Amino acid sequence: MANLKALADHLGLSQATVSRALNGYETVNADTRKRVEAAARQLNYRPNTAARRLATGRANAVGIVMPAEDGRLVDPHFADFLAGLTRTLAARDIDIVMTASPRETSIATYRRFASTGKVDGFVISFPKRNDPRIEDLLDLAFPFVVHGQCGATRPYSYYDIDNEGAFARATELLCQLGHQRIGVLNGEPDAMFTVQRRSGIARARRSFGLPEDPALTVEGPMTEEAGFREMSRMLSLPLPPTAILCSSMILALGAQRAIREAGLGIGRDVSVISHDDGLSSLKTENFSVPLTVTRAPIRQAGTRIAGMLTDLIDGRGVQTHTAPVDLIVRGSTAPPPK
Amino acid sequence: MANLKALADHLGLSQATVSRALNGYETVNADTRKRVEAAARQLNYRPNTAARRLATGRANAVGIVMPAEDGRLVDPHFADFLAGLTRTLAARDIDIVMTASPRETSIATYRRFASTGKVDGFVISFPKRNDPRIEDLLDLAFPFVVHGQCGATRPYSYYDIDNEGAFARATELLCQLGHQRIGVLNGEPDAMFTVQRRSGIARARRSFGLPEDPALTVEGPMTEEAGFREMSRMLSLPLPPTAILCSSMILALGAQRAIREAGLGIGRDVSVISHDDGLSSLKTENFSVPLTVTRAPIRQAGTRIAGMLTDLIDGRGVQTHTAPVDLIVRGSTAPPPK
DNA sequence: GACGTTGCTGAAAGCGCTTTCTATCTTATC
DNA sequence: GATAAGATAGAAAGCGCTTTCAGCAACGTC
Repeated sequence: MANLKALADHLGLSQATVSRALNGYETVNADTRKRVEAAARQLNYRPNTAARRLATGRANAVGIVMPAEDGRLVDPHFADFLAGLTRTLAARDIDIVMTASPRETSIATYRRFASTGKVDGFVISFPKRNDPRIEDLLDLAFPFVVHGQCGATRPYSYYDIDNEGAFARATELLCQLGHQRIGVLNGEPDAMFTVQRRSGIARARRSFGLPEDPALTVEGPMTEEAGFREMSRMLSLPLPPTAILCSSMILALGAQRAIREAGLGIGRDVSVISHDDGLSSLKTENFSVPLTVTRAPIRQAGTRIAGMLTDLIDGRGVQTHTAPVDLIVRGSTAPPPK
Repeated sequence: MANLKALADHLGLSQATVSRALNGYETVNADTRKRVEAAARQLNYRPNTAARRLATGRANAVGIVMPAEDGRLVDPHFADFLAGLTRTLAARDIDIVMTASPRETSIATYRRFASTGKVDGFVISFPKRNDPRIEDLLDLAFPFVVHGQCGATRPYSYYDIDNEGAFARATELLCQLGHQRIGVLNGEPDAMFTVQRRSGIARARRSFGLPEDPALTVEGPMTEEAGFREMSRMLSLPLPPTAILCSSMILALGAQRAIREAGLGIGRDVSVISHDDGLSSLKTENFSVPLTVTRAPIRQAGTRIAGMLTDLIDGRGVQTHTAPVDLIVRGSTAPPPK
């Protein structure tokens, strides 16, 4: 394994010149650079990462801390997000280093990663409302970008989608079609996107003079099982919903099963609108009845956040971005049955 | 940000002693150690990772290189696998560093990661038959564990599940129930698990004297869409299958839709067996008709591979493990209709 | 011919740890 | 009381790179 010294000796040059040649400094003679590059290739030289980090103080890596709660569900969307993130960062030669930590101790984990120089910044996933991680990282003045929002008192970088607007429009659509009893299958109550969607729905309801209906609103885990259970329950109510809003395709899958098993038809008896993160393996347009959705590809979030974070690390200031969400109307929405 | 020197000065000790105290060497006085530990906590000292790596030559990190093909689908199972892996490694204070690379250049990426000292070992995912990565890493004599197998000429560490046996047993079950025309929805033809399952099915077929049926066997992408398309095609054949074997739950989801849209009933008209990786968000027991499955939780693979890899890095030799696969019989399998 | 310039390269000082080797002080041993 | 052994701590040499500062030609300029 050739190191810089070996390469320099081989070339009869100093380590300084070789280092400069390889790192694209202007002050090195063109011929010398050529020679150095050729020799580096020939000796298969690769600069040691730890040494370089130690000398430059930069890790060229960003961190992700996954919640390690054992009972917790692993979001299948995460793979798609990660794909977008990793590809974009890889193109800039930045690694992503991942670890897991229980939520209670995650702040300590972030601090350790920051203060040991393992990473130059973080991507914060699954933010909760008033997430303590954000305030802490702001105190540390360490770069990070949040995937979602969390309502901090100071400015911070985030990429979010217009959850509020999307679910307001979805609700409006249902209202315009004449629905009065609209069920909601939302995410965990303290997840920020749940809060945003809740408020979008409420806004639309108000503008149509539709009261809240607690019995038809559920906030909890986003599994197929939960979707099925809660939808079944709602359908057995004396006044069942004629439409349902789902916060994820997985919930919609469960709702679909409940509707079907109740002997009802999607779009005919019950309208369904789901949020769609644009997963590649399972598409909402391919449901038995193609789903009307609010759509925002989650992979784009990964791509964009990668850019925002490298900008931030390079000192280019806080950015925020709220991506628009498309409302795509398909066969699962129709006026309520008479 | 306190460093070792500052801490040593503060204590009036040498860096050497402080370092030893903090790293659990026996040759340091018990009182001294206490003092050092207290001061370290007080000054919030954390050893710099890069410096430590440079000094010890160990990265305390393992690498994962994701295939970066843009058209490629991101496997939702990957999130579950990663969860198991990351948690186990985090408990041992080992980071996982991830990057993405196109398949053609992935070998170069592995080499770069290995020779720059970024990681101490690799987890190889999605192995193909005779995967060139394995031979290359063996040549480099760099530690790695494969998730799956790939048929190299030299011994290497892997964790696999008994794909061959599982699909043999699944096929046998169908044969015993009296099925003669068994369709197969398998994965990409060059993925190793596809090969293994193919051969398990063939073995069971032979033992029941059942000929191969190319028109009823499909190998390709594991998406809901593909499952639907191919199952629909098979059902429109003059002699449609009375049973279908699916290599993933996502394919089964598509097959289910096709069967339903053909006006047929799962378990009644068409038996379905799927492989089940035990994803937490969508469970095969919760299909409208609970699915008979070959089951092997993919998260366990992550957990176990983490252990195998750290063992390997610590010089504890090559291990191989083939996990058994349960065959869980539920309502989706029955004798063929008369 | 003295004097800035410009272009290129080398010496050497870190970056923050670990670890070997050495030094000192105690204590046990005869 | 001399000596060996044991316990503890420090000095210093690296680990492999980057980067500052200095140096040396060669060159044009007055």
